[in-house]
Amino acid sequence: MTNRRSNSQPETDTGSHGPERLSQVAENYLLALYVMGEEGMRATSGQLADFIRTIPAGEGLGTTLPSITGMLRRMAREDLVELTSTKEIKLTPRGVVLAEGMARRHRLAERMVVDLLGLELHKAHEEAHRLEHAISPDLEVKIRERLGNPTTCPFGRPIPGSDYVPPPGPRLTLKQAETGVNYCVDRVPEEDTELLKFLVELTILPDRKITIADASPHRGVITVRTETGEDALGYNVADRIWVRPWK
Amino acid sequence: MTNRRSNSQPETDTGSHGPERLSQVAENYLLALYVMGEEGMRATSGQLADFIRTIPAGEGLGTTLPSITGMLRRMAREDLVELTSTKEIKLTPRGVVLAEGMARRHRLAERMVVDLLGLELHKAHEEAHRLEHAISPDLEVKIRERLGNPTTCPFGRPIPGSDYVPPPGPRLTLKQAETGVNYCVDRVPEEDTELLKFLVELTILPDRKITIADASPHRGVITVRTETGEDALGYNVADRIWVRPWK
DNA sequence: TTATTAAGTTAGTGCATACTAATTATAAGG
DNA sequence: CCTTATAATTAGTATGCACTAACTTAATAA
Repeated sequence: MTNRRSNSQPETDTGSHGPERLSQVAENYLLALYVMGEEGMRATSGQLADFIRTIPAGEGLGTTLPSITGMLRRMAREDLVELTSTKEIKLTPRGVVLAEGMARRHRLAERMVVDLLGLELHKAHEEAHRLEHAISPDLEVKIRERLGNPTTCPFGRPIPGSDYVPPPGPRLTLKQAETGVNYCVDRVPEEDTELLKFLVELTILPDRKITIADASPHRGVITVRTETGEDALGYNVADRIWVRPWK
Repeated sequence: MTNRRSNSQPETDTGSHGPERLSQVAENYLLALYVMGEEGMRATSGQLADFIRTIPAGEGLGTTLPSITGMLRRMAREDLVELTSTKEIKLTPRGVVLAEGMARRHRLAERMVVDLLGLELHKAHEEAHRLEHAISPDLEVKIRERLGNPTTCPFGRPIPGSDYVPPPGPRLTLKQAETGVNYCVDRVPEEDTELLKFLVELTILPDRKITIADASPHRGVITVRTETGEDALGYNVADRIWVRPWK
């Protein structure tokens, strides 16, 4: 009776795969797989383990390979995922639908806690990871309305089902961006709390202007300028910040 | 992997009973026991079973006596409850603290979904029963601030830790109220969805004015008048609506 | 006071989810 | 092609929480 928040649910239903509610653990897996898909990552058990480890609300549990294997087996049984012959994990059509729902609620929750409740941005992701499991369809509608049908989460990711249209022009990471050109921040990573405090400080946030003042590949450092100031970023961090042409 | 949302959490901690997070099931029990205490009900396993059956978010699970017994045993082990010799279930000091937290989050959540998100009142209780488990201390503070430090939930119950002061004067149920006298609604039941739709219709809601137009004990019917109109209530219902003197 | 009934507990089971340890399969390098 | 390192699965175990069936205890009625 401690930190752990897992879930047991003796199978009682008929076997029809209706739009029933899943366990929180399964919901977490779905969202993880969905986001990994968005990022173009190959989803293997190991990758999934790494990814789930970044979910703070999960309290770091369920991250050993055997746990993953077992969970995926159950999810495959429930027609949520498919284990391809090449060890790759794919969402089934049913899995995609449910995963989209999770991403939708997660990102709406992020918007809600930030825009409506004034929570600090760096806490939004973790908070939303708890809330996403607790939002009913009815409430989801209310939240969406209250927020004015947002199309992205505060970190720049699209909200599935919204009328989000990908901005025109190429999308690249800060690492690939050219020096001296004005860019518009498209997305920032959402799970790294400390990094986020820094990004907020420098207003490296979706829809803000950013320019590379100087890039030193040999040193692995990029200096960026924003409305708020100028500071240095490592290449690994720069590679996780997406930008698009300004205007 | 259906409706069931129970919880398994292999005990891993040191045994110190810190302010850690409990399982959702334990949290539900704590809240149930707390509310039963508020209502002055004797909390036995059976009573608790009945009460838990009224929690919609629980999806009707965990309501058999053996489930209750088992859960209480685990909670006793965690120093949350104490099983007195007279079959009565009492919260331990630690249990009271955690239960107050649950009630606080539950009622803040009710206020939030109604006042901030515009959810229909009759859906608030169920919605809050999911959200209460997903609200962190940080978020709780934000919600409270955003709501302007409310002292009661939308059904009239006090929010623990707020600066609620019981209104002066006697508190009685509508059943005990006198005909022709103006009363102020103090509390209404929160879990009966259909009843709530009716109460909203007639504005039998906390802080609204209500008068007994006619009472017919023999027929078991009370006719009440509000700002919105006049209608009849059964004695069983009238007994669950608390009022206090008007002004 | 004893027989009956209601209330609560124990026994026994099942499933979800977690872990560690041991095994297998896969990929990389010689 | 075969060895080795890494990745993934299987085996085996533990805990939470749910249930039914059987038993015990307490309250009530005869």
